[in-house]
Amino acid sequence: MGIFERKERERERRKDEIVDAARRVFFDKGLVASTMDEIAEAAELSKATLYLHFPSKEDLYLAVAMGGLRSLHGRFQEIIEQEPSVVRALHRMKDAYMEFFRTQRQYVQMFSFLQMSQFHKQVSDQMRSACDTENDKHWEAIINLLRRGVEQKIIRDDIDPTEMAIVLWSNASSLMLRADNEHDMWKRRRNIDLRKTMETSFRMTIDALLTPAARLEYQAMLLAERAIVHST
Amino acid sequence: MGIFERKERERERRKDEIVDAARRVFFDKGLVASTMDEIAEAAELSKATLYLHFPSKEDLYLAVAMGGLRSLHGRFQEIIEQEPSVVRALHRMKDAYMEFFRTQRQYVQMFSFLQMSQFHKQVSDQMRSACDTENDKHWEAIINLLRRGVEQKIIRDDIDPTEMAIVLWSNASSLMLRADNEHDMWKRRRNIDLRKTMETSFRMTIDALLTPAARLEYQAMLLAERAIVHST
Amino acid sequence: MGIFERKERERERRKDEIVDAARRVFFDKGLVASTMDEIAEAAELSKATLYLHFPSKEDLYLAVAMGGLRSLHGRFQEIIEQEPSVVRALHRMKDAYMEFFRTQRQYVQMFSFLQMSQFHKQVSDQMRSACDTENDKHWEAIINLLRRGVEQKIIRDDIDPTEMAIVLWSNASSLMLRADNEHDMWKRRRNIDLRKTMETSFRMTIDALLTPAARLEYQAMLLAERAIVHST
Amino acid sequence: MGIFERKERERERRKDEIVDAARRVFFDKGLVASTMDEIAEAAELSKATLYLHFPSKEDLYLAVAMGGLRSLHGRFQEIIEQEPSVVRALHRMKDAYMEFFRTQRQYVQMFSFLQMSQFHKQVSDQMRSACDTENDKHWEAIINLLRRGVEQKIIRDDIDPTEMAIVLWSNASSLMLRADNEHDMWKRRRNIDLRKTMETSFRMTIDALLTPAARLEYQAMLLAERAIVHST
DNA sequence: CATGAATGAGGTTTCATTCAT
DNA sequence: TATGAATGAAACCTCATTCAT
Repeated sequence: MGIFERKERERERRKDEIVDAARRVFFDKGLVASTMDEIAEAAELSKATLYLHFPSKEDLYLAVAMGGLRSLHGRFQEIIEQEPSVVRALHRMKDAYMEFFRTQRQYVQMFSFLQMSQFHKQVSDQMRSACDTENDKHWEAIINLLRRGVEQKIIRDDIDPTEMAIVLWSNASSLMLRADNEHDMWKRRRNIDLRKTMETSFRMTIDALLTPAARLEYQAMLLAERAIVHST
Repeated sequence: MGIFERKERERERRKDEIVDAARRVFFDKGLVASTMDEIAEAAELSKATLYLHFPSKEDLYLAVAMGGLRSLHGRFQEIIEQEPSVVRALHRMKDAYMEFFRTQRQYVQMFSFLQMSQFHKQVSDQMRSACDTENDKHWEAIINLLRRGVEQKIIRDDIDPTEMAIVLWSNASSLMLRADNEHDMWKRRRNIDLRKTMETSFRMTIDALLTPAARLEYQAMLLAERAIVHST
Repeated sequence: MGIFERKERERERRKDEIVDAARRVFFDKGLVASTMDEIAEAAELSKATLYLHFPSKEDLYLAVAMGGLRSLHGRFQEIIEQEPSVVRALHRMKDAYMEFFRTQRQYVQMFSFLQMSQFHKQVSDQMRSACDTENDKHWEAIINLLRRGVEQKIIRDDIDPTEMAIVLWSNASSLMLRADNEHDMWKRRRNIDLRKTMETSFRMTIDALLTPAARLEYQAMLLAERAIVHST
Repeated sequence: MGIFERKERERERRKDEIVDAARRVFFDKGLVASTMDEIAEAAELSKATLYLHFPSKEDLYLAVAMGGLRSLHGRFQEIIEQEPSVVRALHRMKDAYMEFFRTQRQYVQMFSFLQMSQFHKQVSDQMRSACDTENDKHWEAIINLLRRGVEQKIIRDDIDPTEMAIVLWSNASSLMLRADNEHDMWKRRRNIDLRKTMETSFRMTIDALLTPAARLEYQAMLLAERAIVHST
């Protein structure tokens, strides 16, 4: 009775090993410059075996990216479930996102690939729908959080929460991507630290979503936080 | 003395023809799926001839993209120069951007490619610096506009205008890109019209940059505009 | 003592099942286009299991072919043993061969593969020697028949019976193969029925082997046969 | 005006170079064991270039084989055109064929591949029809020779010349192929020299095609020839 | 300058065969 | 013995880029 399950588990483990190896290579060289031969070598498997588990390089890339997505979304999920205050939840999500950027920055490039319809065309239906499902879950969670905020009079009620979620997430991601690509350039040319700009952007967006009352609470929270940091 | 100039002019015309052909192909299929063979055929030239004028496919792609950039930036420049009111200028820039999206939407994909460092590595130094110059001009113009706003107490003075410019432009572009890629999906699944969300996002960002006083002026302006539209 | 025999019998049965499945696939698609996957599926076994019984695809192909060889040779053996007249025996062997062509035509292609030294190199020693033994038996039978004919002054004595056997068999087989491959082409282009040409060729070769006296007898026999056919 | 012609000639020369290299490799290892990489190396070209000129390994194989065919057919054509005596022409064709076997024996294997319908399916339509045309010319020449013989009462008139041609050629080829594959085996096991058997077979077939009168002439010719050989 | 041909690289695919369980 | 997975090899295919004329 367990034999099928064991086989299944082993198959999954093998897929995970491949994804791990692929991540190392993709992180290092990006989608285009990475070759299936390199990935096979990194995974200590033959190229044919890669194709046994993933129908194309693009599918494998998406599988790696989804690993990152799941990890990030999981973190968000935790925060949303644990944090009763909507304002604090948004704030902690920002921190989580920035932490993610600090530690696993390379995923950010990948995420921006996922959005391109050009890329999506080259991916198997199965993978695409797995990706869609994952994204749906993510959007649902954020939208629900914002709805909760609206109910609690913390989030303004004149904008559709779904639209808010899109704006919130898009603004955050776009700064993230820019920070990944242009950090050095801005530092060099105009002495701008894009990490700090990311913070600024986050706060501006959150600020824009809050009701005037909640905005005050948020400012207070930020001041308190800064005080703690300073006293350390 | 005229011979060199004529040669030069002819050379430029030839380059333009190639860029035109490349635009048609890239618009249709994107960077990866387009081949130099197709572009050569569209330009009614041999593939090798393309390489006489552009050192790589990526350079050619960038040349096409810069055509779009210049056209968009030119429009912005006009508005900034002509419009004395900073608020109105921002508003009209939003309209210009949305108009650009309506009429030359395919450039949006291209612009997002330009940002990727992966892409930049494959481009000639010459092209890259031409692109940087163009971008610099653009950033300078926006930053100056915001500085003017700060001086006129229209734009808040607690955020560095450069950072503001980055946030403004990033937020706008990210919604633009999402609208290009996911418009149908959001319409289908959650009945969201991303064009409208683009407007929302723009307004939220501008709102967040304004001083409280200017914000009221902006709201009034929007109401007035809506009134005009309704009375038509 | 019976356990080993039973195991042995079961093993043989399994091999036969595989050969049966392989025959269906090889008949349908030929050696090159048939895959071990297809054969495994036809046999309702895993591909690896095929290799437990046959060391290579070529060996399996040869095993199938030898089934056909044995069946054809068996028929020849019967005729040689039963038919006292050498002329009649040759004639009936021709009929048997043509009957074989009518009913199991696909073997003809296979037989022609066996001859190629290219093919033989890829076959296990064991299989090759089994094949050689089978062939030897076949040649021996035909040579003996011809020797009997020489003794009876029916077959000319100025040519070595072994050489005669080779010529006889080669001529027959070559027409057979051509009929298999080019039947439609000859019918279409020059309105030639290769089946009839096969008969012609057979008769010419037999004619050439007979002594003048036997040749007359052979003609008479053919006329008689035709008369029987006509009166039916 | 000559530019197109020159390009065309160069293209043909390049194709010929590839065919030459392919011949060396195919002669050495046969169709299956030869790889496109080996051929590319032998031709001192890249594999991609091979595919620029020939759509598949099989097409290239056929191109090589057709080189042999053309050379052999050309020799036959010469003989048919130069030799007024049909009997002598057949005899000299036999000699030419045996000479071809002695000097370019490896083609014989290739020719036998061409006949297989299995093989033909893998070849481009263009190549197949080129091959058909070549073969047609060959058959036409032989059939015409036999018709001339019938008119001159040298070839029996009770068999359709087309059928005769098929039988003649099939018999010759089948012995040729056997001599190529099994020469050593027959020598070893039964002390048969298949070269001699080839001669025997040829003579038997020609004998069978001649009218009784011509057969006497043929025997005389053979005796005379042998006398000349002996006196040397 | 323009071009046809060549090429190196690598993705994709297919398979016979082998391995680990 | 039986099998699912792995694998090495090679055909196939596409392309950006370069070369020779």
